[in-house]
This record gives sequence, structure tokens and C-alpha cells, in this order.
Amino acid sequence: MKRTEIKEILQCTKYGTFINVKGWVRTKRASKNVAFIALNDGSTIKNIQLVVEMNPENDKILNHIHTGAALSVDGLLQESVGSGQKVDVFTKNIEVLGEANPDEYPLQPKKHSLEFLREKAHLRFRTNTFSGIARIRHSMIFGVHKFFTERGFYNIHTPIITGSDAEGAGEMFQVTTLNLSDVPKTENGEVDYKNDFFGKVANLTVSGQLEGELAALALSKIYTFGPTFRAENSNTSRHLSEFWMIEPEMAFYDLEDNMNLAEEMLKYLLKYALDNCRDDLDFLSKRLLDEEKNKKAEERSMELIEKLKFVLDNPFARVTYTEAIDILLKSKPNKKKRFQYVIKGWGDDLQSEHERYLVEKHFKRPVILTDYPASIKAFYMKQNNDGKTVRAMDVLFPQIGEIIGGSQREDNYNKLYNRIKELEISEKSMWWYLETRKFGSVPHSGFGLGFERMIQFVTGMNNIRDVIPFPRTPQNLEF
RNA sequence: GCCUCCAUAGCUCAGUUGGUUAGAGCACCUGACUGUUAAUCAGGGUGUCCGAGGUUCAAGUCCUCGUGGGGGCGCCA
Repeated sequence: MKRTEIKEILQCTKYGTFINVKGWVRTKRASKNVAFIALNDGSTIKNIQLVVEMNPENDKILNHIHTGAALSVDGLLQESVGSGQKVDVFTKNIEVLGEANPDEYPLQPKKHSLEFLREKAHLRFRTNTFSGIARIRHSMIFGVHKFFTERGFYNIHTPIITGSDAEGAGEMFQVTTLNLSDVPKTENGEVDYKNDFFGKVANLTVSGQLEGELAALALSKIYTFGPTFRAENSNTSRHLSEFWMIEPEMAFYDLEDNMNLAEEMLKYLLKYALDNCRDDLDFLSKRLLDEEKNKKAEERSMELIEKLKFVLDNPFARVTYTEAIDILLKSKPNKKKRFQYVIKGWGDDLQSEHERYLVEKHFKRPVILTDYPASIKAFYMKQNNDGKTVRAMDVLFPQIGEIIGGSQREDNYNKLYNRIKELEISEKSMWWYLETRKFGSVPHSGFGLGFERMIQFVTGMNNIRDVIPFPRTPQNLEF
């Protein structure tokens, strides 16, 4: 018989229909005359209730059914007598596809700690929390493509392996086929990369931006959505060594256009989640309330759905770096030296405690900071006429901090060339990038959105390792 | 990379100033129960107290090192 997915069954009112349902057991309850099994197949966070009549045959089968077992069940769809659900399935034939020995199966019908589940990443999809996150993550992926497609952007696949060592976004993972226990050397004693696979040093990409710019300077509006690799020794709840990044790049966009697009996209995605993932968000909201019930009232975060709606309904604050420094200099924690790093004046880099103050205490909503000092930003950013700032923008979210980093790009050949020289970046490896400023150069802008940070915000998960199925972090490569 | 905290039953955790045989809830097994909602009630026994050293008459408890994990900071998305 053809299988019907639980999501569909729960909406069906054709009582008396004979159906087949397959899935994994969440809980089993038995009494003298009847047993109940909550079955889940991942099509929705909701379970279907199986009603099993107690007879010698079923009794035998029930002994093999525990939390985690996989079943294929034929039965009658019926209006539920119980109050917890509208429909259930009165079983006629139960096949145990795969048992789950309760002495060994680690998941129970109870709350597990996220830390415990992180070490059981191969099984954690089978929990409400992680299946919910996976469904939301999918919706967000789809939402990203939908958003850009609706606006005439083209998706570009930028390379994963790069020969450019000047992307400047951080430490890189080297890619090599050289025998590391017998590395070929040149006469000078240096590694002879001529013998390596590509004949030169190769790394995993830290950003698709530079290649994205090349495409934007022909197709006008493009975006990338791919994996990104950073070999930084970062040990925080918002860093991964391997993560997914969305990088739109637009010709003829200035910083203002760039900010508008960023804000529009973030709100589009939030609305998409609210419109399409309500069941999962409701569950995650309850989870968060439960997790924070022991916290003091002032330390608790806003209820999840309320928070998403709040961000959706309010314009982001937009301030320049210079204005932000003024606000911070006048702030209580700075005057009373409550900040670990006290702001002394213009030119200081903003630490996460300062960003958090601006977002959570001062503006109480997402903040877009612009026009940072050139000295603390990347070489490719458009230089302002003041000679000291660049057209950069960071979008800061509560709890997560920087969710987007972007800028208008320097389109003037000489200015870009001089900046590259100043920072002693190898101009040889950047020849192709520089050429775009030589031929038909136009103002253009773009940004990078950390996909997992966005998922963190939408799901309310505190640790980024819980919003990607198989997190890669320093000293951690299990699964 | 730096700073901190934690590790006791399959899971979540309690275990007093170091002191006799190591404790609870859940899960599991048995029984009861007229349809339950993480069912309920009664009974059953969980163990390398993370590992290796050390201090002590005596270590789950104190010390050192190691391993694993959490949180914070930096770098960033």
C-alpha cells in the first residue's frame, strides 16, 4: 500500500479510509485493553497517534516496539476519541522495520541537554528540536533563493578551491595532494608547489565575494550561497570552521541601496519563517521559554515569535561609526568603566560588548553601522572623501552580533591599487580583480550574510553548533 | 590563542566540614488499570563516581597532570 505522510494524514478527514503510515516511534503507552504509539516521520513536528488493540498477536509485536523503532503500519484513519488530537490510526497490521534496543538507544521521550545531543549528532535529527531546526533551515534556504529570484538576481557558483591567497577574510585551509611525510623541496629548501596538484598553493575559499564581483560587473545582480571555510582558532557560540554564506553583489548599487537590500532581505526571511514554519517555531518558542524559566526576568530574551515580529515591524537603526563612538563615549558603562574595553575615542575598534550595548540597550533593535575607519576594514572598501573612512556596513542583531558585513566596493583603479600596495597585498595574484576597475568599472556593492547566524536568530538557539547538522570547529571533526 | 566552569546509573541531577553498604526522578523489566497524551499506581537494580598519579588511618569529596564538554573574550559571518 502507498505510504501517506503524517503531515497529510493529520489534515485528512476521510475517516474510515485504510492507509499506510511509516515512521519512528516517539512514545509507547500501554494499558489493559489498548496501547498508544506516537509516530513521527519528519514531515511535520507533529506525531500521529496509533491506537493498538490489545490481543495476543499485538502483544507480541509491542514487545519489540520501543522509542526509536521504525514501523510500517496499515490501519484505519479515524476521528480520535481522545482530546489531544483530531485524528488517529486504528492499526490493523504493524510491521517493525527496525527495532531500537532500549538498553542501547540513547534518546528517550524526555528532555535531553543540547550538549548531550551534540555528541549524538547522528541521532539528534530524531528530536523535535533538531528536526524542527532542519525544516526551518530548509525553508530559509528556499526563502533566500526565492527572494533573490523574485528580484532578478542570478545565483553564481564561485569556486570552493581558490588559488588566491589574498581574500583577506582570515586564515585558510590549505588543499594539497603532496605527500606530507615527504614534501618536495626547492633548492632553497622551500616547499615546491610546482609538484602539487594545481602547481601552486591552493586553499579552501573564505569568501566568494571577489569572484562574485566579477559576475556582478556583467550580470548586474548576482548572489552566491555556498560553503565557506575559515581556519581561525575561534571558540565561540557563533563561529564555525565550515559555514554557509550568502553574498549578493550588485552593480550600480551604492551603500544606501546595499543597506536597503540587506534590511529587506532579512525581513523577507523572517516573514517567510513566520508564514511557513509556524509549528516548528511554536515548539522552539516553548523550548526557549522552558530553558530560560530559571533566569531572572531581565536576563530572559523576548518570546521567540514576538521577537521575530518585532524585528520585522521596525526599521533598523542606521548610524555611522563616528556617531556610534559618540553614543558610546557618553554611555554609562563607558563612563563608569563597566566595559572590559573602555572606548577612548575615534579610531577604536568596537568590541562585541559595545555592539551589544548599541543594539540591546541604546537602540533596542537591529543596528546598521556604517562608515568605519579604513584602518579597521578590508582593502576593497570604497574610500570616503574624508580620507579616513570607508563605505562599510555591519548589520548587528541582538544576542548574535554581526549577522551581515558588507560595503560599497572601491571602483577607482588607482585608489584600489594604492590600497593594495599600502597593505602589501600581492598585486600579482590580484591582477584579475584589478582589471575589472580598468575596464568598464562602475559603482557596486555587496554583503555577506552568515547563514547559520540567521538560523540562530530565527530559531532562538544560542549555540551555532546546533543550527548546522554537522558542525566543524577547532579540534572537532566527528560525524 | 587567552580566561573560566563542569565531569557521579542509559539520561537529568543530589551527595554536608574527607568517615560505614552510593541516592532520586526518568528510561528499562514485572504486575495493576475501560482511550492514553512525556499516562498513572505498585514492585525490581542499575555504577570503572571521566583517566592516571598523589595526600590521608580513610577520597565521589582534597592536590597534580591528562581527556572530554560548557561558558566568556579575541579574530569574523
